[in-house]
Amino acid sequence: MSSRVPSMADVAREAGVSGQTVSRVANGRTNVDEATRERVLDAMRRVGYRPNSAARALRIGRFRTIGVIMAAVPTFGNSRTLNAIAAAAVAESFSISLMPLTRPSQGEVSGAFTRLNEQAVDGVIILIEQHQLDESEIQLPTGLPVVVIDSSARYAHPVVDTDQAAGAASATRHLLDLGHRTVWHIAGPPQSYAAERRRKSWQTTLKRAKREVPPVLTGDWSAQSGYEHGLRLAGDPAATAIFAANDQMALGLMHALHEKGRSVPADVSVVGFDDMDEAAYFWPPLTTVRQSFEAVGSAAVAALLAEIAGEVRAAVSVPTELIVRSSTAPPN
Amino acid sequence: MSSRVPSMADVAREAGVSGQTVSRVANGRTNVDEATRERVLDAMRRVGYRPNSAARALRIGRFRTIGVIMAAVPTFGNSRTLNAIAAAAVAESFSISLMPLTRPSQGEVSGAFTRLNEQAVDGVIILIEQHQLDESEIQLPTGLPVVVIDSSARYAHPVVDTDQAAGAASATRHLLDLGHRTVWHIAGPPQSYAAERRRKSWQTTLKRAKREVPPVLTGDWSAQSGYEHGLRLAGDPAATAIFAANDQMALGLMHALHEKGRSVPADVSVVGFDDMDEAAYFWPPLTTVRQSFEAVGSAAVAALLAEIAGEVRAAVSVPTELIVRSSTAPPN
DNA sequence: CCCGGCGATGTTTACGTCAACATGGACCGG
DNA sequence: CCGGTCCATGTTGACGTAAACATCGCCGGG
Repeated sequence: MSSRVPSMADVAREAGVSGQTVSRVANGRTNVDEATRERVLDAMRRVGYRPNSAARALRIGRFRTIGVIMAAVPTFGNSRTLNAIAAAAVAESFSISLMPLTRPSQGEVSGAFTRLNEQAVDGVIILIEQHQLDESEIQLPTGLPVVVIDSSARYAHPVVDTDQAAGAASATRHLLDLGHRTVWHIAGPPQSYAAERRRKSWQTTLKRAKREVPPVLTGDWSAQSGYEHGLRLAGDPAATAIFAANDQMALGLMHALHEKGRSVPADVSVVGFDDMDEAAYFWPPLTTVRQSFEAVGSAAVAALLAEIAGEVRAAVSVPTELIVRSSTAPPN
Repeated sequence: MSSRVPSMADVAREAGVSGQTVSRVANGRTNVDEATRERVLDAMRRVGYRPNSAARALRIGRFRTIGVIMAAVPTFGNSRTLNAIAAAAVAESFSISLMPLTRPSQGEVSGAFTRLNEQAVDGVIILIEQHQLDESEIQLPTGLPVVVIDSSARYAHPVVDTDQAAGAASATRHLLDLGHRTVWHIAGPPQSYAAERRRKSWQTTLKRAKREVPPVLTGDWSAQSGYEHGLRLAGDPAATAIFAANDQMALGLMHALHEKGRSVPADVSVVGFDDMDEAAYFWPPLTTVRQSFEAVGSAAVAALLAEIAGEVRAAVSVPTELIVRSSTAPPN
């Protein structure tokens, strides 16, 4: 038993044809006689042939692979987006190469860099909160197609993202429509462009409605940070409506309110953002802004493939939907 | 400006050396004169050289890439495990190629198959609940190193997993030690080997303690399923201690208990499994079994790399830790 | 009956890299 | 001062594939 993996030449010998004919069969070309094709396919099965993707990539000059640069800590949303990207890529028979960002501060070549410094992907989707990156730190090879999700717009690349502004506005307006005088906001971390846009949209919505804008409370997406702000807000009877920039912070917030004896939604209304699977089972079920990570992921892949093909695409903005459950009510 | 990407030959011409010397520099060989090395590195920078990983893979016969076969729906645990795998792989300068399983029932070549049918990875980590797979459906190429996480042990591959049995036993014993007469169990789906092992261990622990074993309630990991079983359990005053096979089901369960006016932990004690980030912020904070997805991921990579290198490794079992919070108390 | 054209198949070559072998000069011990 | 050794560097070829071009036989129109 030879230790070498079988190549086209082995199949060709087995089937009694030339290597080129094997190649044609492997690539589904039409100009092959049906009987010959069968013979070749049969030979492939017999010798256990699997095409060598490295040789193919070398010959063609394309890798049929897209890289995804991700932060090392998987947030709920990023996981789902990654999955959508993977599904969309597979549908186009592209592979996904994961490029986790290791220590961002580690000036050394590390993480995503290692792979970006070699030809191995046809394009890259950046799925990190851009502000996390020192501009000098991520040096993308020129000419490499790139699509950015959740962008700071610092880079001149196509951007695909949820319509953060519309989502935050719908949450804020929902609370105002219920009769609350104003809406407090627990924002995401300042490095996040998504957090920034939600915060600005909340602010704008309040100003348009001529309401007072309470001071911004800044969290870090974690339930922990929502909890901490909640402990303070519980002491302020004026805070009757709170919009948390994601569901996890809303969870921590509600936890603090319960602890302090403030009832949700009787005393305080809470709205989240994301609509994670668990949100409907929080206590009480959370009113939140649903965003479609699936749509973002597949739009990003579509935009990247278009860019690889040399086309130009406009930025994509994916709509949100307000899901009203039981954590919001008119003030008493 | 030529549209071709620069190759070693271009660098060699620029630096006035042979291609082989460029190769030596690129691979960090020591037997190159320091002055020459500098000259080559400089030339690389000038022409914007990036090694072609396809050509290298073709020449070497290895891809420095490991494939991860994952279910399309990202569960909380899988996401974290994937991330740990990616981090560990990058540390060994291996790439991760994601192979999402599309429709499992789709007899057609699809999803992971497409890529498994070509040489593109040096090994594979299977990160799906094995029972989901019809055995005939996943046909791994012979000779391809494989490591299985959460295995049904149907396949003869090294297995890396959390010590499910010990974790479930510690949860069950904790509840018995508090003074509960017996412990109810909301199990994961029957296709999951992890769920099966937790259920069996719960059963064994009860039998050893000579307690009555209540009928098993079977969920599907979702908060929804925990909620549904919770609605029924709330009506049974004998059910004072419940062990849910994951945190999400525990969340749904507690939600149902609240709705039915049963207090946690005064009336009913609840234990989960996983210790997801949010668990400490549930209401009440959830007592649960923490498992280290990070340890599982890095152990899987280590085992796979060993297998690729031709070594043999024993199965790895990663320990768990019981985290006691406020959802458990002695019966009243 | 011949020739043009077309479809099936074969032959040659190049993609970028690196192992193996070759070369040639410097240095060292006897 | 000579043979041997070692180190830096160069030359050749092969990895598996598919594009480009070549060949061959058949069919139909004039």
